[in-house]
Amino acid sequence: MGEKSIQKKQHILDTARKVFAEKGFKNVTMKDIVEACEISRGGLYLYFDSTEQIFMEILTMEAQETDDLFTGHISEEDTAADILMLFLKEQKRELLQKKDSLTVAVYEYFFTNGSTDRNNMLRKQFDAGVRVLEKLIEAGIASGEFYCEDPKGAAANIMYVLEGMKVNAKTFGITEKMVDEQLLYIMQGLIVDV
Amino acid sequence: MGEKSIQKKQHILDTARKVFAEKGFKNVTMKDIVEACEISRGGLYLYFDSTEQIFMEILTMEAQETDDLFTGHISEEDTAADILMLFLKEQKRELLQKKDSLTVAVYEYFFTNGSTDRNNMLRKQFDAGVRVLEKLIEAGIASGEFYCEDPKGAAANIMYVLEGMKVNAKTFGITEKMVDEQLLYIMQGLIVDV
Amino acid sequence: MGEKSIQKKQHILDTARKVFAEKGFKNVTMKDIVEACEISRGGLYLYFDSTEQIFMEILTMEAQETDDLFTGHISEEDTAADILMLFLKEQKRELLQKKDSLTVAVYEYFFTNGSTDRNNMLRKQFDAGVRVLEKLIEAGIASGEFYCEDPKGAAANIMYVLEGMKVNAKTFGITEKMVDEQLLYIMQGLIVDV
Amino acid sequence: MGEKSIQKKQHILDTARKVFAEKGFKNVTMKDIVEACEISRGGLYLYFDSTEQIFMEILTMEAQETDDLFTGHISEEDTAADILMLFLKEQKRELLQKKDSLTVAVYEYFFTNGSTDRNNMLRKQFDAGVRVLEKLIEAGIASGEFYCEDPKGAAANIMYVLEGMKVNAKTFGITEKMVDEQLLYIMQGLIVDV
DNA sequence: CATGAATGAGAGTTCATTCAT
DNA sequence: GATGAATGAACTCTCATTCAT
Repeated sequence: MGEKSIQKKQHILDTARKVFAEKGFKNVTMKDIVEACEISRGGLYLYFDSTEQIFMEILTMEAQETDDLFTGHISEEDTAADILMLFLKEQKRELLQKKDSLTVAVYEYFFTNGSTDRNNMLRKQFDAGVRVLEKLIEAGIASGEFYCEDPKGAAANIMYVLEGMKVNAKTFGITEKMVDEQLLYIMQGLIVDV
Repeated sequence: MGEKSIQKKQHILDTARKVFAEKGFKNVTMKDIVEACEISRGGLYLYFDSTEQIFMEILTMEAQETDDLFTGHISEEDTAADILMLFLKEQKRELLQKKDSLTVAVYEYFFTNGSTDRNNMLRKQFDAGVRVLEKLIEAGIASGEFYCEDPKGAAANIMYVLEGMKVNAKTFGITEKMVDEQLLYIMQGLIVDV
Repeated sequence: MGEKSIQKKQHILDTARKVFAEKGFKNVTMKDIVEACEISRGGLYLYFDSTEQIFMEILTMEAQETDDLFTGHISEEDTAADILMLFLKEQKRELLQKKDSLTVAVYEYFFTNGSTDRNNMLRKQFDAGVRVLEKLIEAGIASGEFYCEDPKGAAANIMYVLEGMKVNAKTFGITEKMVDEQLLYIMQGLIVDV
Repeated sequence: MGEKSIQKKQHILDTARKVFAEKGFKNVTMKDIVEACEISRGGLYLYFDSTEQIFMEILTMEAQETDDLFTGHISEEDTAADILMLFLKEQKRELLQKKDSLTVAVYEYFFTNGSTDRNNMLRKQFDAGVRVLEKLIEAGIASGEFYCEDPKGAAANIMYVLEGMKVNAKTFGITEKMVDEQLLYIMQGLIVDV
């Protein structure tokens, strides 16, 4: 596959991403993607065999970018509380974002295609989130910022709440106020003397 | 609609419920339901126009039953902690239940058909859950069982966590151990002197 | 399946038979049959799943009719030579028939789908032909009409020749003269004092 | 066309021959040949326009080789019976050969593309076979080896039988025993005092 | 000459929906 | 009311063929 083909493949993935973001996973057909990409019916099949395959490649791309994000914006001087706030703020942004979100598509995909083994991409991301938060909370405890008797439980609690808010956002909508209130509740549970 | 028709309609709803529990919402066709019910293709259309309509009627039935459950098993002598434990136990049971669960179908349905208005059934149930838990926590505080500075936040926290665990259970599986750990974390956050 | 459906199924089989006779097996698509039958695309699938299935049902019908033919026109007074002549005449008629012959379709089908087991329909027909001819030749020997040291070999020889002429007829054509000459050769090899 | 091109064309023909031997004629697509030859899609079209054309060129090659075979292995001292045996043995070998045989492809091709005119390659080969056998039988009669009242009929009989066995072999299988029995029957019909 | 990406026609198949009985 | 045959739209997928490079 030449340079041009790689670009075209990327173009398909980028365009398909928008389609999945708009319509979820189940409602997307190869035809939808063909039309969105403005390529020929057969052309798409040169690169991908199914919506599943396209979607998995998109998710792989996303995962890469997410990893980058996770480790990205943290400066050395930030305190644990700062970092946690940053993290929650980012999650809030994603949560309330209406457009360009793959959330629904991801859920639809994994409802049907998910497995319970360790390689499940969602599980990996969830577990990674818990680990990072646990470390962060422990760091906050060490620095005297946080008080918490069960850092792992607290970390998991945050991740479950985020997941719960995410799915609520997509099924019946969630207001910024509701998110803020819950995030505040979480922070207050951790921070000493607030 | 005669007595016989009502029975037939009920039979369709009961059978369709199994189909939705097994296949989710998006994967179910009118044909699937016709075949499961062993009625004629045209016959189904006498009662329902679409899978959406059938599903909504099933949900309405369920909601009625859920309401009964919520207010059901509580005895006057139970303490707030007892009732909370009971509630969480019931939620845990539903969470880990593999068969006969409409969870996936419900999510799939509301991803596409959900609205953000107040009439959204999921929102109603969520809000009702928060309210009940809030009352319960306040009762526990009054009785000296619980300590909590933000009963509403705590109530919402529990509901979000349950939602998060529910969706995780359906996308990558969740173990009983994970559920127990988080429920314990929640209880310990509330109960005085544990 | 009601009376009407059976008629429709029969109509499809009859029409499809013409299509196979005209185009062979491999060149026939479900679409061809749909168009020949003047039914809807989906309509055909109510009765049949594939051209293979349709073709097999046609062959089963034919086999039934062929069996009837085989045992049909023989009168008690006919001599062995008469019967053999009758049989060869019938075969000749079929051989030279251009229209309405499934020969090509049958060959094409069995080239790909034929198995070597005993249930192969062609094998059954061939073996049955050999058996009948063998009996006939033995009867002719007993009545003094025929002379033959190896009735089974002679019977097989006739069947192979017929098969050979059949395939030649379909690949490069065969003239009536050529058929007559070979049938005469065969008869002369059997008949005493001709 | 340069030396290199001729080699490439030959490579295509050789490879395509294997494909046709394996899959018959109708089941072979230009894509199949491209993939088997490991050349580019466009590359194939530089040399050939269709599977028909490729197949015809393969057949032309084969015909040349067959002619060579026919006149090849005969030594001056062989008797007519020896030569006939040799010929039948060779035919038997081809008959029972499972791999590398174009038989099915040839039949499939000529069912659709065959004409009844004198230039039909199969007819030429058949007629040539009859002529050679006729000469051979006459030579055998002259040498006192054979007895036969109708050499031409006998020759045609042999060719038809071979054709019949060939097609049977491909549609429902034929055993070596069956071939041997029929070839013995044929020889015994010719040879004096056996 | 050679490549292989791209096109688009066409076959297979499934289902929501209708309608005569 | 009830049936189930029939329709036709929509989707999947495959290839012959072309063409810019």
